[in-house]
Amino acid sequence: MYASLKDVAAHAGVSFQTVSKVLKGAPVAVSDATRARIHAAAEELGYVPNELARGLLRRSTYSIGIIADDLEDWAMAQFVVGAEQEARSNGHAVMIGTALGSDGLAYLRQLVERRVDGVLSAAPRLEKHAEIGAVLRERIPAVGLHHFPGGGIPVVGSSHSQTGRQVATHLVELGHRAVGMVTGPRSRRVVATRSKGFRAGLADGGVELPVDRVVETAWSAEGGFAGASELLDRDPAVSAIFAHNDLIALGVLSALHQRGIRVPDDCAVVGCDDMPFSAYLTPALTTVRIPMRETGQRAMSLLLDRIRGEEVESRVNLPTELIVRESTAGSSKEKRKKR
Amino acid sequence: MYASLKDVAAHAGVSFQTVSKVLKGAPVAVSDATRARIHAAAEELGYVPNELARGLLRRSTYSIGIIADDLEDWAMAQFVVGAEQEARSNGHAVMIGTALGSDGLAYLRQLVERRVDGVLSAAPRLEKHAEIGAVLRERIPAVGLHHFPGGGIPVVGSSHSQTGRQVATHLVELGHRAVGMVTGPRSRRVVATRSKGFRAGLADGGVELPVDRVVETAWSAEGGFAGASELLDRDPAVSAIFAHNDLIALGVLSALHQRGIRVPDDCAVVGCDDMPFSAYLTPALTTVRIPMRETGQRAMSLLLDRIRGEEVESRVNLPTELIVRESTAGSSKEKRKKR
DNA sequence: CACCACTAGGCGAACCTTCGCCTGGTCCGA
DNA sequence: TCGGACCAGGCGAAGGTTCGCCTAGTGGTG
Repeated sequence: MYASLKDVAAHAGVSFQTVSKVLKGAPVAVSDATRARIHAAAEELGYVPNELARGLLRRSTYSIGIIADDLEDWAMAQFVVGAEQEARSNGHAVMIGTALGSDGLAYLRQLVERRVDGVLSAAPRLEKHAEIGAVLRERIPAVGLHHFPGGGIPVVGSSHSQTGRQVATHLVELGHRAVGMVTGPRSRRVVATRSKGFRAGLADGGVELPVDRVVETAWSAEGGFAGASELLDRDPAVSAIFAHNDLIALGVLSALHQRGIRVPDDCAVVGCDDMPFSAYLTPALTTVRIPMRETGQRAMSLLLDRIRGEEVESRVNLPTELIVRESTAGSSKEKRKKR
Repeated sequence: MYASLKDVAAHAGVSFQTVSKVLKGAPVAVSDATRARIHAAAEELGYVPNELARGLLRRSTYSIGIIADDLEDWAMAQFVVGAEQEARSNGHAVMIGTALGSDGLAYLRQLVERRVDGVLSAAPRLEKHAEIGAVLRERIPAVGLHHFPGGGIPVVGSSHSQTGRQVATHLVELGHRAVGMVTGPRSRRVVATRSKGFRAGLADGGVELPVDRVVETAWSAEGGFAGASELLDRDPAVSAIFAHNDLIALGVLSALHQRGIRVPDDCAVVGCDDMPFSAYLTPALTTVRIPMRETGQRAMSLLLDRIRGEEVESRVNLPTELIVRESTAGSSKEKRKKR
């Protein structure tokens, strides 16, 4: 099917080693005529080098494995795109697999069998998976978007507690005191950290967050709707709700609307992630921008450094930014500010 | 770094060929004691077979390349996830790359160098790229989510004209006559086809769609906002707007709200794709569900069939489904129906 | 005329597997 | 005691590259 160096060599009447050298431009003494013949033969046969054979010899494949757990999540997709682009601009190919739970180990094994040079983990669902953590720590250079049990794997991301704090400070400044929160699944570390930061930020402003004003739900609009409904059943008087991402926030807005609670006049809402639609919700959503694309890029770049044997930081934090829009607009008189 | 068969063999005191046979469970006559020694040695050295060497010999890598052009687009991500899962449950690994425009050819070359068994294209941006089409047609088994110039590559997807028709029929039934449309980039084939179907469906109901009630924009909420604004400037009397996807529809809703036009009372809105937030917009969005995940799965399954040398259909169509929600609710009296 | 340097390539080995075929020893029966 | 059958593995080649080192021929120089 594919022409090999030997085929090209036979066509050009030289040895395949010579073809190899000529085609990759090595400094080898070959007459111009032969050189031309070789190139012509390669062209004619449609020769494409075989990276498998190269990799075998070189003992490095110039490829990176990415473990994702939910490409449908916009934030994750951003991360992956950033990482993939960084890898490819450095000549590395990328293998991506979605590891849903326990098959993560099987996928990881596949990556090792294919001898990827390194692994990037964008799968928070695996953050409790000790076995995967061990493999990544001991057998192969890795970088994560999240921690693994036992540590030892550099993490690139943003400070979730900082994020929580930013939101809390904003709400405190607006004078809110009856504050609620709709979180993602509590088993996720980001949820715990973000909550903690939020709580601490509120405390700094003298505001308390009782546990019954915190509801846990899934990372979805549906979850946000259900979560906010429950929160409002428990305490109809909340004047501000922090949703752990924009999709949840969207559901929260929907629940509030259904009950005739006006945003921001009766209740303010803050999301997280600054998803591409958030500026166009009604009302436009106040949120925290987390630079996921850049995070992916940095993570990959760190991983490539590690593969090259350089010393790298064990933790990189990228700053997040609070983006204030209508859903918390203090006076509710401000007009829509785009993005 | 990695232990090879030879290392294991040395450790167990047998030839590496014997190790190979034992470890992969080939029917070879080996005493139980030796067998145990080999397994122990493999375990101790952490032996993991080298797929590169296998692939070299086998002349097939059990891997598929996916060309994507926008993983941040939810629909594409769905497709990719479906495809990836199907591939992996068939023992194939997946390499994913984002080809933004002209580097598509470079990426494709990378895939060929790595000797992927086939290529799946989920990059509508490349649908005019004749060179890539030619490579995919002649050199390597491929399947696409979209056409390529010159054809010859099986396509799996949904009928876009059918989608347009479904929406048109719905609007006609509701009695709308002043209908507008906000489309994605006209250069995209899906846009042309969907528009054509929509126009035809309207015509069947005796409704015309003048060109000045069609606005072209980007696949984003921002685009939808701008597009709807322009549409309303041109003709404030439109009573229904078909947006080419839900993100655009979201922008359209925003623009309508800004002008104080009530939905659905004053103007109905229909989107497309049934994105996960659409049921929770205010009002909940009527849309067309396109089974992208299933499409990805079918596309991959078709590709795998092709790789096995089976004859496959050149076109697979998966049905779409109109999902009626509040944004077109006829009487506007109906209550929210979830999903 | 002998020696050297240079030109134009060739050779062998190594990377890790797989696979078909071969071999040396043991045991059994006639 | 000889021949055959079976047990327990070994051997060689192949797949496509790369890389260091080797060599046959030619022309020049002292």
